[in-house]
Amino acid sequence: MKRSFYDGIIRDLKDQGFRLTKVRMAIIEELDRAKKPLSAGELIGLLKKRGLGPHKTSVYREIAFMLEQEIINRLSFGERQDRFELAALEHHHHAICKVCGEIEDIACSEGIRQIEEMLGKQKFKVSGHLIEFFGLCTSCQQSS
Amino acid sequence: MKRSFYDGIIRDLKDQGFRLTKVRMAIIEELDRAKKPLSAGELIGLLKKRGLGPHKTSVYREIAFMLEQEIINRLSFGERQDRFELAALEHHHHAICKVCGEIEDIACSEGIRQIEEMLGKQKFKVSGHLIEFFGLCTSCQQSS
DNA sequence: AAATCTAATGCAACTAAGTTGCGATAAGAT
DNA sequence: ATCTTATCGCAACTTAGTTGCATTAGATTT
Repeated sequence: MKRSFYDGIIRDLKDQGFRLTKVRMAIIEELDRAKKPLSAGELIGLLKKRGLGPHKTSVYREIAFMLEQEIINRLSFGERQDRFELAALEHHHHAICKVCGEIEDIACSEGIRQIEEMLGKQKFKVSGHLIEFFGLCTSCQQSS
Repeated sequence: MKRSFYDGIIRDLKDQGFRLTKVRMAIIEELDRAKKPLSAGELIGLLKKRGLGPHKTSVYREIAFMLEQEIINRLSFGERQDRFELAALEHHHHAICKVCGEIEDIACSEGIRQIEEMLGKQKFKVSGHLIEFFGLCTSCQQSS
């Protein structure tokens, strides 16, 4: 619990009368350490490894709370489960290796903004997008 | 059952010894008529309306079969359910209205190909992508 | 340090989407 | 008409997530 952006989150929570529970802090830490979006199931596993053993209900409720507080964002990679990452990160997309699951961040580019502009001209008001690339990362290309 | 691309599908199925059941044909028709990706649940509803009342297991198995035969493609809009559309359509993306659910097709553009090329240079071999835009369609903008 | 307030938790039971095994049915070739 | 086997229906199961309710525990107040 040392990183700078934690401070802002903690202050906001305290100001609104929310509590700094072990699980709440641990989820933020794990999402930060993972450096990739985690599913609820993965989070439950990581928390268990730490000795915290929250009930899955609590984890799902904590996720819902953090979404509401805009501490995290919900993503979908077309799996049946949702994934979550810290909202403090700059807006970006992902390149997901279909073999090892490695996830690389990709900046949101000019090309995507162009498409949205084009949609705007067609009178569709874009408020969000879901953009993920799938394929083979460098190391999985070599080993196959 | 009049459209041209149906013929190719039917021929391919017969050639491989698969059968042209009512449900199989009806699913293709409904996906064609809908002009937008349908979920398994929606398909079951539409089939029921037609008087066919296949068990959900059969519908899921038919979907799995059609995916294997590459008659349909699986898509995800970040819902908990999958959606399916006819593979005969040209590769494209979607603009989904968050209010009325209206789905508009969008051609896959140069901007996206540029991103993939950039990833290629970074040694990530792209084999697919998931690209959907969310927002408000023309008529829902007016009524709000 | 104890009392207090209520945010957060645990549990059981439930839902929705999809899957599996298996015996019964029916498409369509002979 | 018969036969082969693709397809179907049912029951039971799985996975991801949700809800109601009684209990516990942060953090503030006394």
